[in-house]
Amino acid sequence: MPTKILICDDHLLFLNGLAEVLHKFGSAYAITLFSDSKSCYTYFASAEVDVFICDLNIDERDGFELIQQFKKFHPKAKVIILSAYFEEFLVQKAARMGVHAFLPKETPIDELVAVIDQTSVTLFNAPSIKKSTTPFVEKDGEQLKKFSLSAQEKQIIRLIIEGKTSKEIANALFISKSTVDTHRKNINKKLEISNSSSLIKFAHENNLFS
Amino acid sequence: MPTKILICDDHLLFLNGLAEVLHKFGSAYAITLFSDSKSCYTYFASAEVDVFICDLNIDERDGFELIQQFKKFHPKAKVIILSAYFEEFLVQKAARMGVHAFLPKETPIDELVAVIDQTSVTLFNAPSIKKSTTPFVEKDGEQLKKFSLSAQEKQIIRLIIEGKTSKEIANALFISKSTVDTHRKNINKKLEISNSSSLIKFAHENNLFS
DNA sequence: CCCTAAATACCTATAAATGGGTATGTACTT
DNA sequence: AAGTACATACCCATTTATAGGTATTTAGGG
Repeated sequence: MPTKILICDDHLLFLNGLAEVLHKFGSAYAITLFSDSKSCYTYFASAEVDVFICDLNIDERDGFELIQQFKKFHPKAKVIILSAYFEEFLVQKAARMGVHAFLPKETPIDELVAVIDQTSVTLFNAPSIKKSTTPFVEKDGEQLKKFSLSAQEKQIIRLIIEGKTSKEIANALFISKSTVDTHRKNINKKLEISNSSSLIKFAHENNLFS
Repeated sequence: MPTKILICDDHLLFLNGLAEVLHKFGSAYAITLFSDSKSCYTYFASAEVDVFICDLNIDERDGFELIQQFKKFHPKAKVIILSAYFEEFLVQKAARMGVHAFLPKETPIDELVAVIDQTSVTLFNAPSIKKSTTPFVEKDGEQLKKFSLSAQEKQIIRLIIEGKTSKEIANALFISKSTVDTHRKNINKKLEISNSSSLIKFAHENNLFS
């Protein structure tokens, strides 16, 4: 029977192109495509999937959430992240989630096909994968805890990035400026930084928002 | 004779996928692919090209430069930018350069094929293109002049983006903190902003550094 | 030689951000 | 019931940034 592949990516050209390529290269694939996370979610809640290929930025939502949902329905399926960004933190997060491979979008096709076809787990050791500078085995929890930002904290970071002052953020969120100050204080502590420029730098480097 | 299409994008999967899709959808295309700007440059300096499809971020270099070089050899060819980013300033710059279309990577295939096949110029009016809020026709020069930052000012912006404080910048550049303050003041005046977050936002949107 | 752009540097004052506390209520978990 | 995470909000003090001036020097163009 054919390998059932589910692909989700909001770049339509990429999505269709990838499907075409896989049809040509792969032996026997049954490929299903989605360009938005909602319909993708509906699908994998009901259908069988062997391999789930997924971007990390689907219609401005977090790809990790989608993967988490996916794994509830298909715990044994192979999950491959195809991301344009290759940040250390993202890779580590993927590893923690039990994702099978984290491939950059520059990956050659035959390599992707190899990862799909392999039955053994190929965790992040594909030939052309970029090597990370920091050791991969993290002091679990520590790394995670440090960067675990709450929803409200993320919201405030978003508004800071947009150029808003604390006063403006307070008005926008209907909370006191004191509260915004507290959140900013906590954010800076968590990320070990001391000014908003560094915060924005961090957000970009770790791809907090697209 | 077939339409000679040259595509340059450093995302291999996207590149190959796009080629496959075009082969399927398009009537008669002769497609050449490059994943790095250097070999791409060598190619279009010697071969015929009807349509040049190009990303804006090829191996960390500026896609506009590549396009500028391309147009020297093929002034009559059609240039289509396929970018993941859709910033107003990028679109305006593309328009100034005489690019025929600026399409987001979410563009449906048939739409892209239509843009390729059309003989008339289809400048930025593809059906699903995002509308910009600011009027497209700029007061030429004014826009440019307003943003004309001196070398030192740009240098200081770079350091701000890196998260450095004025004191740190002063030490790094061997000038007084007062001078840094003056530069920051002038920068904010020129860009009509009032905090460094907005400055960073501006730098990113206008691709000051990349 | 005059004019301008650019870099340098200061004064003054206000606004904003940062960092140290403490505190309360709510919601969720164990 | 106790513990934890989170959002809320204030106190305090210090640092940093912003914005208005003015001023000098250097380099280059007309």
